[in-house]
Amino acid sequence: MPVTLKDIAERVGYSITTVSRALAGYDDVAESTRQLILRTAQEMGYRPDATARRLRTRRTDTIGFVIPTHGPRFSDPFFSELLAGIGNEAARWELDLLVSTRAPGEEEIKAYERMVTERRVDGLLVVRTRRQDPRIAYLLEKGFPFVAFGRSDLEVDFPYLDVDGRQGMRELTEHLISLGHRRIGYISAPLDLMFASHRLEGYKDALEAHGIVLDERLVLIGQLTEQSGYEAGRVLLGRREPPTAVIACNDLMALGVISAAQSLGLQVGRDVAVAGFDDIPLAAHAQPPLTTVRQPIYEIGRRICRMLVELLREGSLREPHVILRPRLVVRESCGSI
Amino acid sequence: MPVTLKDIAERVGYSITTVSRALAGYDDVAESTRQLILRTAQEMGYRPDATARRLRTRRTDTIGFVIPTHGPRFSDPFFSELLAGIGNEAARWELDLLVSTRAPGEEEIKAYERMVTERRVDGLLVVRTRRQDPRIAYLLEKGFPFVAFGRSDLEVDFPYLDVDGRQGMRELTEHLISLGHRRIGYISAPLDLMFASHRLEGYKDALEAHGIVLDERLVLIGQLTEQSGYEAGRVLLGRREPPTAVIACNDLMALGVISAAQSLGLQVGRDVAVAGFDDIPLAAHAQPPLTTVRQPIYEIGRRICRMLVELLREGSLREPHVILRPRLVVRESCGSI
DNA sequence: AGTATAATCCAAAACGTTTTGGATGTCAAG
DNA sequence: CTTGACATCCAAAACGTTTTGGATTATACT
Repeated sequence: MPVTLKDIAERVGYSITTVSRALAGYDDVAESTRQLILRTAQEMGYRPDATARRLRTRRTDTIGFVIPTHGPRFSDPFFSELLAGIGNEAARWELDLLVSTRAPGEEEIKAYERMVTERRVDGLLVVRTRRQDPRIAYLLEKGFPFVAFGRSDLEVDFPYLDVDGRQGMRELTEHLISLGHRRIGYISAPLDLMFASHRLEGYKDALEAHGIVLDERLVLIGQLTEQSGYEAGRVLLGRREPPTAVIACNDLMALGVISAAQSLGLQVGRDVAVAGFDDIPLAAHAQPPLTTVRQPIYEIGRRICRMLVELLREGSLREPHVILRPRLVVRESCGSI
Repeated sequence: MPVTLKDIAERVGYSITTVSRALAGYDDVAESTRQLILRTAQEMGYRPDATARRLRTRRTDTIGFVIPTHGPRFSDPFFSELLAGIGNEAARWELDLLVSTRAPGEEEIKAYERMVTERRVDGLLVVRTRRQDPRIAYLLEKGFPFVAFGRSDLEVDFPYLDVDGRQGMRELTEHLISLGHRRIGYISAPLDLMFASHRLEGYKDALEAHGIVLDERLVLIGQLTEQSGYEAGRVLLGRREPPTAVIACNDLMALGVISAAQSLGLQVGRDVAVAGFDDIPLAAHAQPPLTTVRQPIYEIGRRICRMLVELLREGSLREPHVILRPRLVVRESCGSI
C-alpha cells in the first residue's frame, strides 16, 4: 500500500533508476523530468522505505545506546537529561536512536552483541565505563565504532569524552577543608565504576594535600540512588564521632544524605555540610540548595553523539580524547553562604 | 565480512533455502543435516542480518517511542522510570526500541511521520496525551498501530491505558479537607495535557463535595518542573491570604513547592501542607517525605508495551481500555502523621 | 510391477532501494 | 558526412533474507 519507486516510475513513464536518481539529485536527469518526478512523488506521498535503503547501502543510520539500569525501579534524572542531549543531537543528523535498558551483566553484553552482530546500528554510545569494561573490550575486538562517556583502565586506546572527576572532587573537598572541616565522610559508588574511582582519588588527593589522614571508616559505598544515600548518611552521621561534612559522589545520594541528616535532627549547612556531584536540576532546589560539582550533562550527551557522528562519517576523530573540566558550584548545603 | 546464509550454504554443501529452513526449525530438513547446519552456523558465528530479514518479512520488530521533552535541559525521573519499564518489557519480546526526544509541536509530529511513513517501526507508544492530540489523530488516520498512555477528548476510539487521575486527585484533596484545610492551592500543568485536566477535575470534585467554593486565584499553571513548582509555590504562599495547603499535579513541582515554603521560613507539614502526584522515588525521601498519589510508573511502562505487543501480534486487544486506580500515599508533608 | 506417500531438498522470486555500466539520441566541430 | 562530446535515460545486479512451488528420491502399499 505504501508508495514505492516503482509506483512513481509507472505513473511518470520513466524507469525506476531515473526516478531514484531524480530524487537523489543526480545531474544526469533532465530538469523537466526531474521536476515532474519530484512533483509526482510529492503528490503520491512517496517516502523511501528505510529498510530497503539500509539493505542496499549497508548503513542503518542508527546509533545504539544501552542505558545501564539498576534494579526494576530505575529512575535517574541524570540519564533522562543525557538521553535528551543524545536524542536531540541525533535528530540534527537525521539519525535514529536505538535504546536498550539493561542491568550490567550477562544480558547487557547480549544487548550489545545483538546490536553489533545483527547489524542493527552503525555505532554505539557507551556510558558509565567500568574497570576492565567488557563492553569496550568487546567492541574493540569487533572493531565496531563507538564513543564512550568515561575512560577505562584497559591498556587500549578508544575514543572517549570524560569529565575530570578527580579534579572536580579535589576542588570540592578542598573547599570543605577551607571551611574548616577535617572529618569528611565520603559516599562512593562501587569502585568498578571508573568515575567513582576517579572521584574518590580526588577526595584522597585533597586530604593528602592538607595533611589529613584518611579515615577508612568515613568512606562508604552506595548504589547511586537517593535511598542508598539516605542509608549511608544515617550510618555516617549516626556514628559516635560523626563527620562534620559528607560528600556523596553523585547528587542523588547527596539528596539522600540531606534527608538522613534532617531525619536525625541535624540542620544541613549549619550542623553538617553536605555536597554532591553532577548538578542535576534538583540540586539547586534542594533544601538547602546543594553544593555540588557541575558537569554539563545535556551538553555531554550532545558531544558524545556528535563525536560518534564524526567517527562514522570521517572514519576517525580529530580529537579522540576529550576531558572536560567540571565546575564547583557552591550553595548553602555546605554552610559557606 | 559478516557470515551470511550463503557462506554457510557453501560450507555445508546445501542450498541457501535449506540452511535458512534448518535454522528456522522447519521439519522438512533431515535431522542429520539440520544438526550439521546448526553446528556450522554456530562455529562460523552466524547472526542473521536484521535489515535483510526486515525487508523480506515486512516487519521491523521495532517499536517507537517519542519522549516529549520540554526545553533543552530536560530531566524528569518520571520518564527514566517509564522508559525502563518499556525497555525491559520490549527486551522480553525481543523488540527493538526506537527513541526520539522532541518538544511538542512541528518537529514532534515530523518524528512520528518519519517513523510511520518510512516504516521504521511496527507500532508506537504515545505518552502524555493532549487535547485534540494531533499525534493520535495522525496515527488513526494512517491506521497505524499504537497504544497510548492517557485518554483523549477526540471523538474516536483507540487503545489506551490510563490512571484515574481524577479519582486520585479527588482522594488526595479530600484527605487534605479532612485534615481541616479549606484554602487549598493547586498547581496544575497546562490544561491541554489530558492528565492535568483530569486531575484538576478531581480537585474540583472534592471541593464541591464539601461545599468549598473554588477560588480561582489559588489555581496556577506550572510547567511540571521543580523550578516551576518553586516559582508557583512562592506566588501562592507569598499571598496576603496564603493557602494552608498546596497540591501540585506532579511530584517534581511539589518538591519545588516544599523548597519555596522553606525559603519563606515555613515548616512544611506544620505551617503548610504540600502534596504531589506520581510517587517518584524522590518523593519518599524528600524532607519532609511527600504525601502523594502513587501511580506505578514502571509497571505502566511494561503494561503499555505489553499491550502494543498484543496489538501487533493479535491484530486487536482483548482489553483495549485500561484504567488503573492510583493509591493515596500519606506522608509527613501534609502534617497528618 | 506400478503407484501413492513421505522425506528431503532447492531454484527462483520477492522485499524496495541504490549503483554500475552502458545505450541512445542530439548537436557542433571537423 | 563523420566524429566526438554531451545530455538523458535505463536494464540489471546487488544487498541477505524468507517463502513458494515444486523436484527428486526412497519407502510402503496394492
